[in-house]
Amino acid sequence: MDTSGILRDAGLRVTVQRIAVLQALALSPHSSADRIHAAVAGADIALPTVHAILGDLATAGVIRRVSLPDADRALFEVERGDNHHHMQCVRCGRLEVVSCAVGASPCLHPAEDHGMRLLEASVTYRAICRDCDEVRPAP
Amino acid sequence: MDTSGILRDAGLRVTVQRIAVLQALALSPHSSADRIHAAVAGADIALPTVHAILGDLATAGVIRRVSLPDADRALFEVERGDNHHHMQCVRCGRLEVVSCAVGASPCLHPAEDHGMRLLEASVTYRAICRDCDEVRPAP
DNA sequence: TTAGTTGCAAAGGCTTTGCACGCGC
DNA sequence: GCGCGTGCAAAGCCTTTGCAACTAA
Repeated sequence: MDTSGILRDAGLRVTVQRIAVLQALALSPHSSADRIHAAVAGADIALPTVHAILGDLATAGVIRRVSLPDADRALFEVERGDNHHHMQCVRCGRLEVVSCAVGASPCLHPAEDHGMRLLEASVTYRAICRDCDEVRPAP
Repeated sequence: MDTSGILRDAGLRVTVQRIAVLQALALSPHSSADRIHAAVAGADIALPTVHAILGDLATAGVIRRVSLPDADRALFEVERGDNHHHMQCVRCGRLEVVSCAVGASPCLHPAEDHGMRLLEASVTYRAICRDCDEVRPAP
């Protein structure tokens, strides 16, 4: 599916700005708003507009807002519907994509539901990458 | 263990401000910095100091910074070492604690490790609470 | 045509910084 | 007494808001 089609199917108007943002995000996932803004600088889009677009796309379910510990700003990625998760180095912040956990995953089926209807479970792995571990091994 | 002992064991100096913050956090978990600031208002602590204290406590591992989707500010909770998770209503933001079915951390094992050493897996359940679902059922 | 989008500037809100004072050890 | 911790004010930074101009449908 091309970028325009994605927007149209989501009920959003097709604009050059939205296309640019979506393509920039597809090119480099887990980007922040200002990084996307820099990536589409050629398209002459204002930073507040990037935020507006990201909000619209997230609401429409086209992209997904990723919230990570130790992240001061929101990151975004194109929604791929594969229910993947994230592994991040607590030292350097390096971020990797992890497929859904294999085997028995009791944690993904909570013992209590607190009267709430479960929609989705997202997992964040905190880890230390090899480079950072060589510099100073973690406990 | 009393509050002073926790601080001492963490290698932190015992001050009335840190005790106040820690007790406020124990009393009402998942508080934001300004909420804690309000709770300890009687102790005459400045908001920047609350941030400094929370940062120190988090670095020392006494408390834990909880990052949630749709949360514009950081929440904190006392580290209990029970590797619990969180379930949040995507509508009203109501937050519940979910026990981890597995005792050991990490409770989940990713399919790939990307050359990183795993420290911890945290799960966030996105859900809809009964009240919000009655107002407008989610898909 | 017209309703949704964008641009721009400004404001908003949480968090961090810098330095002087104060207090735990 | 020494050095860490705190208070205060100011700055920083990301994000949101408001309104006029524009453009996709």
